[in-house]
Amino acid sequence: MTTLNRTHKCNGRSNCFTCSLRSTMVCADVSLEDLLAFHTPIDDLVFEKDAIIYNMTDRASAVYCVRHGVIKLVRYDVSGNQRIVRFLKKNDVVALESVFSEEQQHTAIALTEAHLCRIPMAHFRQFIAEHPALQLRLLEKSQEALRDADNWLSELVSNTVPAKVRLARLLLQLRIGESDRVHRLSIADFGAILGIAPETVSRLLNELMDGEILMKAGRGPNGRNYRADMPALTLISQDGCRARQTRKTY
Amino acid sequence: MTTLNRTHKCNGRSNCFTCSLRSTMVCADVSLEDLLAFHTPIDDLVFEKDAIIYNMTDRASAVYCVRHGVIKLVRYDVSGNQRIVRFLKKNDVVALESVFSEEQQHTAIALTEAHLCRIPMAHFRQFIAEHPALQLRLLEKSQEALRDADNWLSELVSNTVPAKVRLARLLLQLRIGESDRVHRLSIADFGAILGIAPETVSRLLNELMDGEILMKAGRGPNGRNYRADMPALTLISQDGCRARQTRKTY
DNA sequence: CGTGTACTTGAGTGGGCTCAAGCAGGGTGG
DNA sequence: CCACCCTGCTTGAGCCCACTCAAGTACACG
Repeated sequence: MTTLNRTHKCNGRSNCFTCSLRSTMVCADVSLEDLLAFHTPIDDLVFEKDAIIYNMTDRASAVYCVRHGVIKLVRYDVSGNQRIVRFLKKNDVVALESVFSEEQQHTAIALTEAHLCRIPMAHFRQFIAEHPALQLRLLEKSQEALRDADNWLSELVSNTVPAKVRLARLLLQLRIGESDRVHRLSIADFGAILGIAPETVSRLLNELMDGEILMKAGRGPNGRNYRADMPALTLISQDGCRARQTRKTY
Repeated sequence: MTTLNRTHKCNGRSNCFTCSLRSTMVCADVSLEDLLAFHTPIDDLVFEKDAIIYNMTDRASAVYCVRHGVIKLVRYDVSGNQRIVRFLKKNDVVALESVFSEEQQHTAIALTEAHLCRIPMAHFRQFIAEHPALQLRLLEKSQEALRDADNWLSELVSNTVPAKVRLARLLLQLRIGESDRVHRLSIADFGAILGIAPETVSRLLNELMDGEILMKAGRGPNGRNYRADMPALTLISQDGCRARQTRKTY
């Protein structure tokens, strides 16, 4: 088998002093003096696309901050199917649950090349114990994740809503900024999010492309993407009507 | 005029001194002196079954602690279908997200008679600001909710898993303690959780009852319930027979 | 005893699944 | 440069689970 997805390298220690995210990041409330005094061995890791950051079966040993790229959190059900539970991007905290539990809830995999700061668990616990303001920030992050999860649940995976509508909603969520660009995941990933077979995803995407609502656009700054007709997508995403509207093209 | 689902009454001010939950509750880290000094107007509310605690469209104004009963958090999709997102029970905190956002994420409805302590938002904010230990506890609660949501997502709503298996999993989650009793929700609620039509739920439940895996048991201490053959249910819940042939086994 | 709500049951349909084969593109090595 | 694979995507055929619509039954409650 090919290189077992364990492809990551260590850029050495993170330089918190020059980190452009320090003011917006989790650690915003930690002073530089504290950081220095702490002498924390924070590693700066680079994971390439599809690399596994940690596995569900591993014992929790660290918390990660995303500095660049996109991460997916997945679970495998008894029959081995992958299910994507959430995305994490710049400024998000990965594996926060391991502060309270030894067991990891998910497997984390890089969707694009990703840069992470790794903070060993013991240090992280001491960190938050000594910096109350950090706790509130983490609580906010956690609530944010919870809101995402609820959205995901109620909008994306309801089988009561036709797959095409859900796909449109997902594409809207994958929009890059305010542009007409949308992240182009793999067919399998789309399926793992929506809980539908990859073949169905392929058919639906092609249907959208036939209607010129979606067009393949080359590789952008962050991976492959689509160019989309946002108004049209929005229209489809709101289609809650149960009346059949099979646009048969003769 | 009929009281439109707004059926709740106020038992007056909560008496935190005699509250049996004080040591395990959110406020465990708040001293009695603080509580007294704070002079917080914490109302003690009783909601009857099916009463709406707050609505998604309401502006967030308070946080609630569940002292007794079970609450469901629901969302309505564009076509008006109800979707149950999570349950909350004794010791859980309701509407915590409104600490950070004015908008409510869900509508909260009592599934059984429920007793809640209502803490006005402004007071709650001050509360957590003054009690750092409380923040950590809330963070833990939040992470717990997140774990529940992830479980829900990956085990209960995957349309890739047959409805019968998902129903069995749900029934196992509704188990009362370590007994052979299981909470008996309404057919519609089962459907709103699993994302399937109520007719299908009815058929599946009857199928289980024909196989004597499930039996209607009268009203228990907390509402209607079933008596279930737990080993048999467990067996069904692990049924991965729909696994795909081409799927590479991890 | 009627009326409403919750649940049951049947018939027919269709969306999305499975299985299977074909295609397209990007490496890699000769 | 082509031949080869390998992986990801496409496309078709047939099937089945769960849906919809619709009518019937059980039970609670005034």
